[in-house]
Amino acid sequence: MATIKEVSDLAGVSQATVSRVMNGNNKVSEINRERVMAAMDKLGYQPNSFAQALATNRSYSVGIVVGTLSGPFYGPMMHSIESVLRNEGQHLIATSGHDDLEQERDAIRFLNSRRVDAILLVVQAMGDDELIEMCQRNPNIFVLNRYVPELANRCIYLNNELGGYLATKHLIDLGHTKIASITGPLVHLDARERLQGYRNALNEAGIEYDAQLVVEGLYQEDGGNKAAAKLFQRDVEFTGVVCGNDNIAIGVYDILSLDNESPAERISVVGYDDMFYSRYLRPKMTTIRFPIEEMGTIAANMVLQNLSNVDLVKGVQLEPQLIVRESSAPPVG
Amino acid sequence: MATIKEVSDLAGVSQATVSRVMNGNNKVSEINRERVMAAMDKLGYQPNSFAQALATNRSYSVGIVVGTLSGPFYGPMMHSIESVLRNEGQHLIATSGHDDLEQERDAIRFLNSRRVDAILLVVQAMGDDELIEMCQRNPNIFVLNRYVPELANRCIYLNNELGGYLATKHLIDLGHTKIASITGPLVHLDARERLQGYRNALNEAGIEYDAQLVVEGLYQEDGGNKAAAKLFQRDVEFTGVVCGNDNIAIGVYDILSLDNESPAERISVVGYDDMFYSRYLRPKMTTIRFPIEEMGTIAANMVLQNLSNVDLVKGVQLEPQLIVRESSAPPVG
DNA sequence: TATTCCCGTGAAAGCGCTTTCTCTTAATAT
DNA sequence: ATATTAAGAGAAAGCGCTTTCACGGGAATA
Repeated sequence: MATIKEVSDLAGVSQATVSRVMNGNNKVSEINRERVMAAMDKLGYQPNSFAQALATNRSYSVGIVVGTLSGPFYGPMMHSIESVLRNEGQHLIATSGHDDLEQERDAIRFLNSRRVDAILLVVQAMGDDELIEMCQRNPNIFVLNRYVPELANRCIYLNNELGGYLATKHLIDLGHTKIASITGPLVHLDARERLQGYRNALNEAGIEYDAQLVVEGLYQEDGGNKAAAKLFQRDVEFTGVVCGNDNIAIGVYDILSLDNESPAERISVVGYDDMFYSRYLRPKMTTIRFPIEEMGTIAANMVLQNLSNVDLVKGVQLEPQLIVRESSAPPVG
Repeated sequence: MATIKEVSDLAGVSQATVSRVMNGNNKVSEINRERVMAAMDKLGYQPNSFAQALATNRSYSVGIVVGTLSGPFYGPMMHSIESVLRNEGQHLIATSGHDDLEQERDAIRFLNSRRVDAILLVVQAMGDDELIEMCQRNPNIFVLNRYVPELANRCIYLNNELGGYLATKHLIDLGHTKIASITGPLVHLDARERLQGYRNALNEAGIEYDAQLVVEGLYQEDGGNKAAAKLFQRDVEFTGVVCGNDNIAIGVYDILSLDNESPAERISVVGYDDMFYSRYLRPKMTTIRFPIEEMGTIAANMVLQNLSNVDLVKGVQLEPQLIVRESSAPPVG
């Protein structure tokens, strides 16, 4: 790979001049600028970004730690982040923490040694305290999809309680009174918040909360299946289920299909997140829309803003939205 | 951020010694090693990887250009690649080309300026010639999910023809004789190959190829819907459809559902790729499994092998596999 | 014509590492 | 005891850029 020296030699100017044309510095004569451009072109010159970063102490890249690089949740998020960063000449370095504390730390360490200009954290395993300490040391860390009071202005998160409320309220409005809830793991704040929303809606409607109707499940894969099975094995009646996420709702779909039943017939189900595949399901799933792309966009813009020294960034709370499709209906009888 | 100098000062040794303990060089006395470690710890030292890269001319990172960071196809692939690289102390820098030639070039340029140790290309827009030229200049480029004869030993690809054959053969074995095919865009080699597989199976069974039964669609989103609609509007009979990918198959699901029909009742449908959500569909989709994760793993290992100078890497062709689920059944009547 | 100013330019230092080369000291062989 | 070797450590150069500073020469001002 050609270096700046080769370019400057070929163009018959100093390295400083080459550097100036690269960086759009206007204190270069037209004639020299052209010579340099020609030389660059001829050599297929690509500046070495390591050298640049070392000299400027800026890497023009931001790092992100997500749970996994695959999956319907993080993908769209990274996608929207990358889009806006790219537009501003920044780049995204993606690493995954696999929801494991050690791996999350490891990823952060890596990004630090990469001297990224900012870090976006979408982590589960790491505790609040560690997060707080980190953010205090480094003003360019942002926390996505999680709310830590002490870090209020570095958090971009969803109003999960509202979502839980909307889902439950929807069923209540349809006429349901016996409504079950399959939550995500309650160690996660968002799961607790969603559950709280469920309780709020119940409360508002004067329906008593019944612990028998609540079961805790996992967000992933067949975690939904198992939890749904557990609910159905309990000897309680219900005509609607609000789920901690779409996967869990799919678990309910599955259980129902075992009896050749379909959601919305005897039992209505409401998901949460509106993953892109929810609309491929039959019946199409009623769910709570999580504006993931928007979260990504906002995060990226926040990073950008923060970098340009406008140190006025503030945390953002996003609003979920009820999407009514076909898996919910008035109760029969 | 602390520098090596601060560490060496604090430890009372030279920078060279600090560097040595960092890199596991054994020519350091135990006592000094401990001093250095302690100093590093105390300062929370993280080596600046730019400086390291500049000095060693190695970045310990590999770049990948995919179509999009989101979506069910690239996600799992990147995931598996990252996993194996991570294990070897390498890291993944992910960029997306959005299936647009300029953006693909741009991404590659970026990765080059980042001096990644290797580049993984999963590109659609770029032509073979450009690819070939690139690979000739840079021995550390690999091409995924695409076969270019001139680049045979740098390609990791699927035997698409076999997949098309298997899908079609499956329907034939079930007793179908009137089998339609909705292909992906035929500008793509893989779509052509899959179609060829379809023809081979037909041919083998002595069924005549009928152009009326073949329609070209798009891989994305509702591309499947439109193509399916077109097929159904033609005045031809068929009892089975093999699709260019799962999305297209979903399009068929949709069309059928408009008439309150379900796949496998009157018309069997076979997908291609086995995206993770295919099993969330009802009826569960019969499809061709594309070993995406495996492709990622192999690619990553190939990169690693190539970097350790074992210049014996060879291209790999992966085999697809028929997954029979519920969307295919013997023809009625 | 003499003085000031500004613009374009190059020399050189510095960014934070690695690595070669040299030197010192201790261990081993004679 | 001396001669040889090996091990551990530091000085310094170099990686490819950016940026400060100083300089020279024409344009502008007096």
